[in-house]
Amino acid sequence: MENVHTDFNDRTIAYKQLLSDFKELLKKNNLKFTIQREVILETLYNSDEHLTPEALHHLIQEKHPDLKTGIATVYRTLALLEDSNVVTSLSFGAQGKKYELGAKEHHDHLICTECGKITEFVDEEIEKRQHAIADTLKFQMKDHSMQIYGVCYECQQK
Amino acid sequence: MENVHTDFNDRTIAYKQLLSDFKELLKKNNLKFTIQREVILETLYNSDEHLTPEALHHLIQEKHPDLKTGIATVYRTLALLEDSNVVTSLSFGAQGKKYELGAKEHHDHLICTECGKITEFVDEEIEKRQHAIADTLKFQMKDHSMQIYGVCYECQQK
DNA sequence: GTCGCTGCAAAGTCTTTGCAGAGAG
DNA sequence: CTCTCTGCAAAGACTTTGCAGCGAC
Repeated sequence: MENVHTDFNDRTIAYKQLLSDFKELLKKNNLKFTIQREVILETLYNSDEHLTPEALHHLIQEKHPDLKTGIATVYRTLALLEDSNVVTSLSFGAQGKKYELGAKEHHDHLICTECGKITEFVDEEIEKRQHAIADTLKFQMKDHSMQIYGVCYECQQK
Repeated sequence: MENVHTDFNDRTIAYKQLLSDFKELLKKNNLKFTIQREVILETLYNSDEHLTPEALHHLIQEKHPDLKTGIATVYRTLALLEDSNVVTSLSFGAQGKKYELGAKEHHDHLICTECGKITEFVDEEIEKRQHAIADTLKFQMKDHSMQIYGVCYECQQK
């Protein structure tokens, strides 16, 4: 494992870093740091899911009912974050676009088509092969996503 | 005896097979085999691209101007084909869903985030690892999809 | 104070649906 | 003949945009 951080408090430290990077990014582009933008970043960070704009908006309304954050702001902020490569959007086949923070450790997904459960995994061998393939095809790799669809152990029992 | 095909004339044979499978599928579900459905399947088969519903509709209108195929029929047929696992859809970047025939040999995708071009590849090693991972996690693998995002060679030149 | 930002609602896009006539089985 | 399909247009769903007031700097 090449993870040299302590697990303890890792999450908070990473968030502070992320937040300050974000502030700097805003400053560089003459953009303003607003509560809404912070809440959106924070909510993305605290979610282990890949969120649709709508789901994200809903989460924010639940946690911050005082802030009447509009869906339009969520869209606008997500577009901003995506342009800045802070988040990436992916699709899980079915429908719609889902967003996740790009800063988190990379992982792939096993998706149960019965119960919808998502299990994450990382495989070094696959990561290596992906880089090798991208190199061969002279492709400058930025990110990747992989999903394995099937039936999880629990659902097989049924 | 599965997958014992010759390479010779494989493409045509495969299309005939695909077509007859499709007819059987329709029959099983009390659905009708119409010109529109055939043309859509054929166009998908003959395209090396991943097509958006709109692009597919456009192609069909060009090749079969006599048949005034409506966009609604394209959507309806694509939904049918996707439900039946004849085609799979892929979403990427900015906006839109693209479809491709699932019956072709399995492959993964390199997606250029600049120009949207999709390049296909197959890697045995990755396929093997995926099966190994699914086995380890007692996951009954049905399908998978993998996308590598980045910048293609042409776009890097700019 | 100056601009950029926000919420709202209206306007766009893309996709789906209702319907009456056309066509496959 | 029956019942599904189709094209058309209208309706929906999801995103983006215009605007006037608000708020970060």
